Amino acid sequence: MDHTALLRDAGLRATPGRIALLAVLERTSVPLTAAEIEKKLKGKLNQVTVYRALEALIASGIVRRVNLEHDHAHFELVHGREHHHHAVCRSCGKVEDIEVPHTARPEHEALKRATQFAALDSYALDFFGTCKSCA
Amino acid sequence: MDHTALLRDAGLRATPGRIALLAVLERTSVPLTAAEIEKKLKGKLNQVTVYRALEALIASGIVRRVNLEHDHAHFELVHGREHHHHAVCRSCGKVEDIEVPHTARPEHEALKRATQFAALDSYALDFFGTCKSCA
DNA sequence: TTAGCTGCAAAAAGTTTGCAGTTCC
DNA sequence: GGAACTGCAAACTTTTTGCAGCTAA
Repeated sequence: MDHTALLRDAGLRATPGRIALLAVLERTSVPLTAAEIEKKLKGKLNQVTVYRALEALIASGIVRRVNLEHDHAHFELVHGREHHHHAVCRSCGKVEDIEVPHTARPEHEALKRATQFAALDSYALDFFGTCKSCA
Repeated sequence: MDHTALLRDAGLRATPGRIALLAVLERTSVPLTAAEIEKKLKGKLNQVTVYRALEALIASGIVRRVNLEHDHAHFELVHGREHHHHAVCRSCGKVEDIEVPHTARPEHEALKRATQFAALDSYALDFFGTCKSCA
């Protein structure tokens, strides 16, 4: 599905700025900050509009907000429903996507132990350490 | 180990404010924000000093910074070396600590797949959903 | 046409820094 | 006594909001 159709199916307008934003996220495999996205858009969308576009895309389930123990949020495309995780360098902040096979969905086990929760439908599993450049 | 000894062993001064801060974290099982900590300290330490104390405690491995897909960091005591996880309500932000048994430490498997990383020594596994009050 | 999108300016929220004074050891 | 800690004020960064103009459908 191309970006125009993706936006329209979500009830959003397929503006040049949003199409470019999706292209940026698709081109970059790791999660980006709002500032990084704006920079890569090179004036096609200002930072305020980037935030508003991301908000709309998150509400539509197209984009996911990721928190990686930094001071600012990162954003990535939700590719299908498949889960992927991140390795984060504590020294330089570099992020690498990793696939970790799961034998079982951990939400079910977690929900059994969370006495105050009615439902748990997603989880984040991120790893922290030192990248080869910083080692 | 009491809080005074804990601080001194880390090469930090055992001031009344820091002892009170550790007591607050110990009394509350879930991670707190800097603002929540300051409020519970009721004037014993102002917010700037709370940040600086947390910074020192994190550097000493006594406190851990936790990111829960909110706009601000949360802080919790590192109790022993045991890993615990969080269930986070997307609606009201409530956090519950949960224990999820692990058959294996996932860092090893993750490091094998992270081609650009020299070491991964910790991970965060947090769950998101709806709490019973918000359901 | 018109609801949705955009940019500018400004504000809000969270966190950090500079500096002068105080306190722990 | 001296390094560590603290508070105040101010700066800084990230994110949000108000409003007026623009544009996709």
